[in-house]
Amino acid sequence: MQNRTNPRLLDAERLIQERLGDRRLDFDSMLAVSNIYRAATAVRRRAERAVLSEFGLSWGGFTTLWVLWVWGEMQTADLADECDLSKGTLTGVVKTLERRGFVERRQVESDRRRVTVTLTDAGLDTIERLFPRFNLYEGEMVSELSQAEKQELAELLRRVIVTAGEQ
Amino acid sequence: MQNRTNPRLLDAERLIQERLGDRRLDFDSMLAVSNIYRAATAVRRRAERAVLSEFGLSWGGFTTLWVLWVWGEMQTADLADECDLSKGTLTGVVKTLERRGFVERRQVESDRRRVTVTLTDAGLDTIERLFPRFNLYEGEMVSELSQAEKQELAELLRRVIVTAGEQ
DNA sequence: TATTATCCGTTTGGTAGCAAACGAAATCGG
DNA sequence: CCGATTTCGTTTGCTACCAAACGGATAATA
Repeated sequence: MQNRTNPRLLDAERLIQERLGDRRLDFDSMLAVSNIYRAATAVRRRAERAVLSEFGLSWGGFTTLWVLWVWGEMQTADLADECDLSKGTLTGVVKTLERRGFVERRQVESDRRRVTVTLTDAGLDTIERLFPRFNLYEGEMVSELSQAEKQELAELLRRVIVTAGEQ
Repeated sequence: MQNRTNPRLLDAERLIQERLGDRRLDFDSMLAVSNIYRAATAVRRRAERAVLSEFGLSWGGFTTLWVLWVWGEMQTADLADECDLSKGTLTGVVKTLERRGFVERRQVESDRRRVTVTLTDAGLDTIERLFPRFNLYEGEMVSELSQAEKQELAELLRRVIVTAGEQ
């Protein structure tokens, strides 16, 4: 294990191992899982500060705009699914986006229980300007990884997502 | 959608590439970053449902107990730092843990601005029973990865954490 | 020593997030 | 048809989370 990349992080990990040393624990799994969570937090926090705050968007709000941009008008349930949010949470996020003028709700005529959400012109304009910036930021976040390593990382995480997603 | 159709994660990714096809975007970085976030959400959600709910703990509450277990009594600021939470958030988390009887606050005599937090007997008992269970769960989450792959995943993420953590 | 500045943890005000309860609308069975 | 069930999105009640403001305590400086 080379200390080259981040001496501090590894030292902390080593200290933890010392503290828990005698117990029969699965350290490889522990470090993999906890680093997933730490990386996600760091990445999200930095995105919100460095890019999204300028547009008045949270991570969830951005995700929602992005999904609507890619997929077009969607029903609430599908949107929640695609954004990986509960439907209750999505109601709140859409409400915020609506207040900011980024999206609109529309009742479906054939089934009045259903509601679709769609980008407004302002929302479209925002995501079209924002996403290239966001994508640059994504590149920065993984700039220490080679292209092959990025793909390897994505693939390893894909397997975790599948496992964790199973009931 | 990918909750129910896990095997199609790659299909969804491919569809997105088609939709965004013409733009000059960095897809490798995009997939790496978005999978970090998706994996973290999945892992956290499953932990809370499968393990933590039984002990009346959120992810943040668990992390805090765990840190106190490993490091012993700590001052609030250090605890927040180690748990990767803002100090304001930590105040709330500790308040909840206090209400549940897992931790205690103590004022530092030599500097009355400061407060330390420590596990109660009940808190110690809880984390001692909980952590082995949690570690088993961690193993399940990455059970599709070989030991070398777990280490590789942890190392790749470590580099992302460092990059994202820099100001 | 008396101000001023800095450093603590907490509070505040806002968004986000979930599960579960809810009411309205559609569908199913008879 | 009509009552019961299912299926929608929303609401409710709770915890979590952040940034910024706050007020008390300590440190620095004059």
